[in-house]
Amino acid sequence: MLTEDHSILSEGAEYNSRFPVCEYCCALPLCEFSSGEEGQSRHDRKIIKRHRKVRRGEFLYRAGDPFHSICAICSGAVKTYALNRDGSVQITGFHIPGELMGLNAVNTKQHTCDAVALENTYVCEILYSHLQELCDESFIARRLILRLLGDQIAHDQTVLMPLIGAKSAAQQLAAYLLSLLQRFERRGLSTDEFRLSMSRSDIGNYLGLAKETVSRLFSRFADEGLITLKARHIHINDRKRLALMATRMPSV
Amino acid sequence: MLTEDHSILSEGAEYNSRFPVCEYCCALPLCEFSSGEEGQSRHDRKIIKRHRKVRRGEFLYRAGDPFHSICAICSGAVKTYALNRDGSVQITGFHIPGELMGLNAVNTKQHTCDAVALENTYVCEILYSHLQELCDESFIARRLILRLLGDQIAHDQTVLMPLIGAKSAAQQLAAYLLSLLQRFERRGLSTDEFRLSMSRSDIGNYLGLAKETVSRLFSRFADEGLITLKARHIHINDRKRLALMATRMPSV
DNA sequence: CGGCCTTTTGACAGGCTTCAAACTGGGTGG
DNA sequence: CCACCCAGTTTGAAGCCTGTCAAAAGGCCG
Repeated sequence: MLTEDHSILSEGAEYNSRFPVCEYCCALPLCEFSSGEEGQSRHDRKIIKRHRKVRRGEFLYRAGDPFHSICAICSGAVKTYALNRDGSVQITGFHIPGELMGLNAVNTKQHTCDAVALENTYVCEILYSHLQELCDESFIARRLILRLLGDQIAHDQTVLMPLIGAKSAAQQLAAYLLSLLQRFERRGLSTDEFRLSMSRSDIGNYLGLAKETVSRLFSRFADEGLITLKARHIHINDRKRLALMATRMPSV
Repeated sequence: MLTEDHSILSEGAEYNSRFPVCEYCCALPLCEFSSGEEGQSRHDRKIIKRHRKVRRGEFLYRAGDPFHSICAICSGAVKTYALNRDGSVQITGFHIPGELMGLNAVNTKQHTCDAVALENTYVCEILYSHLQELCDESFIARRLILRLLGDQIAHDQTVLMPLIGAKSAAQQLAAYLLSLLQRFERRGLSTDEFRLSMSRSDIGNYLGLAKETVSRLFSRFADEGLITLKARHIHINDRKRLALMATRMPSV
């Protein structure tokens, strides 16, 4: 499971030397902590394996794999999906830089879905068992991991809830775009625009819409001046109207 | 915020004396722990306020309230909802005995939604700050709370995901009923049947369907022999077919 | 530049929402 | 105890939205 080239990475301030998103990463406090920042003595445990490269189409992990670490995305994008009994795919989420993946497996000790890179992606792997042990030794580590888990619970709810109650396809897509935008902004990755790494098909599968409907809605949103699309790059022109659309029926 | 009648409740084995669901409650390990079971010395902190009664229609907490404790439901049922800007209601979840509520607020320190009892309900309140302090003192408490948070993350995902990707209303409602059934069974509350405490309206709001559609689907499911309805009591006759319906388009 | 996959756009059928009205069941007061 | 009442539920009819099928256009990579 674990490869041999785990770099210990207590290399001090290098933690944010390569990826701009590090500054806003969920795992930043852990990173700093295990790098011996903030007056802490250095821990020579392998907590974080840094900057593993995952090529477009490759798996971070697969359903059934033993869970050993949570992943923080440095750059790129990842989708997770599960297979239904009939073999059809159900996409369970998209994950962008600065976010954590795999926390839903901390108790089952087994991953419950496949995670595949939508583009060339770098991730940091945080060994959960060592993190747990650290909790026994350090007050700060305890508070960090409690906060991490609490944030994940809040994140899941805020991301998923707006999508469930949506009454029209437009409402759903608007909610989805806004949710993505907010997540990109929160991670310090540009305002008002971002790259749509996932295909129309993926979006449709995730939202329960036909890919054609997604495409049509993108065109309509663009016609109405809400967004500007260039290939897979999207610019949000009028987030207020988009927000209205996300909570109201378009015809009301 | 906290009322004065907090019972310390280190009253030993009384923890499961009143509600059958206690045996399968998420909070059972905490209950036992704070009752001094399993060879632990008793803790005279007020960790759990037991069996608070909340009448039908009353609030457990409201959006904006300071967060101080998580709630374990002993009996009854609770719905949570948020208000959109336009004043419309979005139901964010239903909660049944044995489940925890409020964990999504552990970091924000403020509740983000209203929680109202759908019927007369009893809850145990677990003071989060004291739980956190216990983590600093006890290895067992540490593992307990990590497991609690991990379970909540997994729970949120497994409950919400099947509902998002559903392509038809029937698929969505079937997924909803199965999800509820599994939750009731997991808590030791009967197999194959349970009480639908929430109205058709509530279900529709939650799933993004019109209440009429929900009602029609219930009738159709009953006609097809999938379920039997008596007022708000539902019996699942054919969970296999229901499960098929939850993952496949009905016409395929 | 060619091939392939993704995206876009069109037409049609079916499902869902809306509006409307009748019905049921649980709770209240006489 | 019973009639009443009201909220919640059921059922019907019509129109719009969205899924499906199909074909053309665009983008990406070799």
